[in-house]
Amino acid sequence: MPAQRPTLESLATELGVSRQTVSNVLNRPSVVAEPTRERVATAIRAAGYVPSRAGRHLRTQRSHAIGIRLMPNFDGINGHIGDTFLHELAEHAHRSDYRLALFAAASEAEEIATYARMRAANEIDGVVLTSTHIGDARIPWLVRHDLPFVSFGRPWSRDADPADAPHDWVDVDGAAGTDSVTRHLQAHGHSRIGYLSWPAQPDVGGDRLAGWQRAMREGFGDRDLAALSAECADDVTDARRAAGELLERGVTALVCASDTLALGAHAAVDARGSAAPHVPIVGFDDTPVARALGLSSVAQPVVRAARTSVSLLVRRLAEERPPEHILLRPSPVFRDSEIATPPFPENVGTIQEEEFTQP
Amino acid sequence: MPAQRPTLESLATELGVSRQTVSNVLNRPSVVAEPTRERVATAIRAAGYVPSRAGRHLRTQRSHAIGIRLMPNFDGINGHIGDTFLHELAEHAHRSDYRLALFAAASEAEEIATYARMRAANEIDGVVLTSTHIGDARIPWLVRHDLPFVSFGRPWSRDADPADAPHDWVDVDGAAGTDSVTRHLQAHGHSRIGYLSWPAQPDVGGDRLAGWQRAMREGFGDRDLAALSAECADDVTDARRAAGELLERGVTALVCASDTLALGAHAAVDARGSAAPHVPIVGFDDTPVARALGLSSVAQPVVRAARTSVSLLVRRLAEERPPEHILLRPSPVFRDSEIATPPFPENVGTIQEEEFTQP
DNA sequence: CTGAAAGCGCTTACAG
DNA sequence: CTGAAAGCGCTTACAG
Repeated sequence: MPAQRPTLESLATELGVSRQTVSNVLNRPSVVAEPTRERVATAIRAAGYVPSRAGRHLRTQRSHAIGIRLMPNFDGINGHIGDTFLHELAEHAHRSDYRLALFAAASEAEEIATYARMRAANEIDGVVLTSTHIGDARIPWLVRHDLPFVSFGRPWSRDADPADAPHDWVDVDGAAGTDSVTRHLQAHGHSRIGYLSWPAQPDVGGDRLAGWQRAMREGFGDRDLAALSAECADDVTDARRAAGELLERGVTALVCASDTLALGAHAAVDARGSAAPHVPIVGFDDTPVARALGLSSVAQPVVRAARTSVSLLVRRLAEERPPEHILLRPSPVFRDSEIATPPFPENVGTIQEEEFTQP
Repeated sequence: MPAQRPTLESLATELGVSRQTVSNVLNRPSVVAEPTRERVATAIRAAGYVPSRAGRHLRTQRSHAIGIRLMPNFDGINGHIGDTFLHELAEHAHRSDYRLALFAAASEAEEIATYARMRAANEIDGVVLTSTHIGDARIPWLVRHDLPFVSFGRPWSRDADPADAPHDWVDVDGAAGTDSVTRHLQAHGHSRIGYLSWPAQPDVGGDRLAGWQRAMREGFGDRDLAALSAECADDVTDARRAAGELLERGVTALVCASDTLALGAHAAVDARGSAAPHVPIVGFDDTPVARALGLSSVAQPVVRAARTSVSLLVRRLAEERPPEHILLRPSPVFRDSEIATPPFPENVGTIQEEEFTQP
């Protein structure tokens, strides 16, 4: 290791060429004569030279950094998803020579304030948004201030079609997941299939609920639909209470909006004792808890979502083009022995991901 | 929002002062006459001016960024700790005007290669290390290449005393945690207290094991110590097997090196049926799973650890000083009703953190 | 206390 | 194809 970090200047002097030639070898190699290119490239490698990020940043006005807020993970049960997403995001961003500038924020307002500051300091080129929700103030802010971004999550809104969103987004088709597991349970002979829901909003919770509703309507018409579902907070204790009520109403299987709810449902079923009939439960997110406890669940293609997010954002930073919207299909994982036999063999064990683009 | 981002230059021209004065107002306000300072400060605020990070970086040769590898979270049960740590790290780094440059790496070698590249590009000022272990190649590399860092985790080594480490570290006193819960179980009348261990290495696993050993020796001498402990991988299934063996050997309570192991132990106890005597189990890390299932555990002061890590590193970047070593005390959380009554009231429910510095 | 100057390391037109 | 020049935005001695 040389005491002094090599620079374009020092390398050029050493090689008897101009700074510019060294820079060209790195940035526009085709413009340099092959013998020169090779001689310089070898010297660069030998010196372990890596261009200073600061110099490039100042000159090009591009930080090559992407802002990302680390969402506080209160319950932690669903934390793994965010974890994996972040991990893949970091890996793929690096592969495209982008850095992740991670920050924490206590509220959405603070998150926006951070974007404003980072933007003013020319500190980030773009943003990855997670946990989009109804009334999301971040999206209009980013659009208005012309800070490029991609969101993991549709732009939920009562009025507008997400396909009209003026920005790139990637999301997982939650309705397809709950629809698919509900049909799977139907194929296993269940008709009174309950649904444990978050307070229904026209966003992630409503989407997952809609899948179950669709499958139930197609299977049996509108009969009993309201009586078969219950709302509760994303909390084990409250879910246990709500699941208990559904069990009393005679449900024979339960689909849940999250693994946290499934955990509560599991406790409610356990509480009835081993003499009571078995009630299959399916959660959502396929968290480590579900895996550890052998609960069935619906796995999100998180890795794929992260990669797609990075590539959409990186492409947006490179070229002007119309926004793209990508919806990924989740895959059910059946661990409950009663329903593990595959009436739909294609759904079991393998990760399936389909996407469609709405340009 | 002005179309053009304001600069030191544009602000100075507008105000009829020199660039330097504007810079001084931000960086050395005491050197500017009060009326000027106030006039300039007001204009800065009004313009929403934030100094360009690139300019400062290039000029000062400080990126104000801290490198941190996002550890892959394979099992996910313990993920919450890393999550919380990262969150607090981000928050406190920002408060000191430092950014977190997050990256992923598939191996320790790749992690080191990333440090090398980031260092060559002058991209980071320092590093936060997590998951230190025996034979950790990162520490000597960072020391040798003079890249400032703090580690969350002692520098484990067979020979050396961590107090002699030539770098700052923060760690949690695992032995104090297992020692304390073992004594708590003793105070509740247990003498055959088993221990479920990771393969014993002189690092985190060995540290936690040592606490149990110490409490058992002081309580009952060396009797049976080997027979009361079992080793297993950090895996629910293997833990269940190992816990089953210990139960057959007649243990009446179980202390575990992690919540994952505690989950396995829980399953082993459950498998004996509700007629069998109750066996209290204590895990380690107080993960969301433990909370959701009502398992007792030992909570690490993660928030404190993250804050301390940032402040040690930030201080090291500001001034030359001898390395500091800070050991934080974890706090037992007893959720098992049989042992929840406090023979040691100070250990229950409240977060206790003590630290001592070894300069 | 204030202002003119230098220079951090890079890339990108531009002239040869 | 190669090299001399300009300039991105900032901070820090230094002269007044």
